[in-house]
Amino acid sequence: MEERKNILIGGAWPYANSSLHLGHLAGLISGDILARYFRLKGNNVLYVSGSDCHGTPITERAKKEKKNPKEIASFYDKEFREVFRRLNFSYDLYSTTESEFHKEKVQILFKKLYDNGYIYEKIEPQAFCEKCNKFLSDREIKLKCPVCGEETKGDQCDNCLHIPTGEELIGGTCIECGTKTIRKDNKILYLALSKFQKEIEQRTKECEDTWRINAKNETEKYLKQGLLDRAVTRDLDWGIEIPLEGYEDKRMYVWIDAVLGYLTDTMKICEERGIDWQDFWKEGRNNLIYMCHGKDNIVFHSIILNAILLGQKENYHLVDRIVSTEYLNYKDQKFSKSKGIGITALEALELYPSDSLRYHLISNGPEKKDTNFTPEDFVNTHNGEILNKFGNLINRTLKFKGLEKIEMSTMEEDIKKKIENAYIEVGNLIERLEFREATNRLIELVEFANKYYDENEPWKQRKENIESFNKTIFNCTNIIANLANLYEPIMPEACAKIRQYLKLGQAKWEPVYIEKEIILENIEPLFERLKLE
RNA sequence: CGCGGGGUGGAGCAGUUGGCAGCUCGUCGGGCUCAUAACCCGAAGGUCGUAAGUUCGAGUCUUACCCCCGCAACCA
Repeated sequence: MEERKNILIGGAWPYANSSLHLGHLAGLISGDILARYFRLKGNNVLYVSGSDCHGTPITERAKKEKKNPKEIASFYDKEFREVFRRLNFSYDLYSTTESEFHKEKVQILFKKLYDNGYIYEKIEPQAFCEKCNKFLSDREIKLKCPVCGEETKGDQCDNCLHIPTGEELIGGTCIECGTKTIRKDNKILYLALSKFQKEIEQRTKECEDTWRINAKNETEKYLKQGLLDRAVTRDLDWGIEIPLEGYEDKRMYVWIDAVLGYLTDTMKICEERGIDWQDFWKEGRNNLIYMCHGKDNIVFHSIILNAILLGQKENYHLVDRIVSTEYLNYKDQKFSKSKGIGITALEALELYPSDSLRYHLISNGPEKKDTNFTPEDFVNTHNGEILNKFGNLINRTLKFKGLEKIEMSTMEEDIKKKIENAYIEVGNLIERLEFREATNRLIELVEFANKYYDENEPWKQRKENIESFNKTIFNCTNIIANLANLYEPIMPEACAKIRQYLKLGQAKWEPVYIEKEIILENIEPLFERLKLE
């Protein structure tokens, strides 16, 4: 048995200003697969996430709906929890960035960065609206694009994609009240990312085989340009307060706060469990850190999080594995609420079983390139692979006409070998983050079992030679028992039911064999056939 | 020359270090009756976007070109 490792798995923190859709889930499901797998292997796993509640988009939405930001955030936080509960995500802790614990710890970490000289103050002229009495962020400024002349918002020109410079922004008008902005000096804190260039370069190199290829490429792109210091204060009243004098009217940049949630969650759960959080986050603790998210989140984890950890100067362990997915599209288009493209996670859970959704999001997951979700494909996966192959193997064995118990018999040696190999091969695939291939490998074992069944023709054996019948059923039952382990990370509900039918104990990532006869009772089909609307 | 991802049998995809072109679904034919008309066997179907090059050998490497899709937003 290998040594137990301390494995921290961070699922991206969903942003609490709109509903989760299947695209989000495609990026997050990997985390749950890994968490469940590593627990089955007997490691110390912490799987953490939470709702990201701060930032401008939430305040904008609140204003539009005449609510306060906290109401918006907590509404979606509740919804997210419902989605994750129904999808059986096995978080050890799912919290929010609004928790006092989180805010307090983030302030300490932020202060440390400041004390270590990685956060510095800069006075810069910025657009200010006298009527609203506030500094405006880029997206709150309206201006005529200096390149193409179109009227546009200040973060990027809608027409020509030009990103206005700081100078160009001054003189635009306030998007809120239309007042012409004036130039006024503002005090801004910057995170000195440039000081981490070397260390991040080195880390990226070390991880070239363990970060997904898109994470490596995207990070290298930024490194090649040279890391730029980044403003970490915002002129808002919603967010985490800056733990420094003279910044009472400002709040922390949302990404600094959100990305530290992994760490504050760990501290929290370890405090509750009476264990040392540093086992998961410091060097030399036999630990691994996984981060799971979509491709647009890459640099926040590969660069900003690592930089903040380095900047603590406290022997932090950096991110080991970046499990960054491409995008899941809906019938070739991006999921979009306003255009009515795609379905939300909750809608999907109304239509489809949780296990099947998990399975399909994995087997059709955007691991290396964008993939599509279509109801047709989904139903095809559910009825074909999951029901016809896997479900039917269980039914034809455990619901064999007139069969009341599984008798003890002997295992075929080559079937034992196949089972043992499956643990090794599927395990390797999961550890290499090749989840799609892992599902293929598993279906092969199911197909093998169906073939074995057909070749032995137990319906004939039962009449002609009861011992060979018992052997066939015994072997198939053992394959099923092992499938209940092997599929556990992907389809936990179905696997729990199988283990209950076969009176097996806890799932483990190692071969299990039936040790005494099993009385078959209350066997129900695991999956129901779906019809396309 | 903005950046990135792609073009492989009807559909969706896999092809890791160059070595007989694979998988799932669909189609056609057959078998079976334990099983949710599920399962199993067999067949048809591809000049791997185009052209040139390297090589004993290229889907895979090089070069040029053609085509498709993302890269502002409420959306990972």
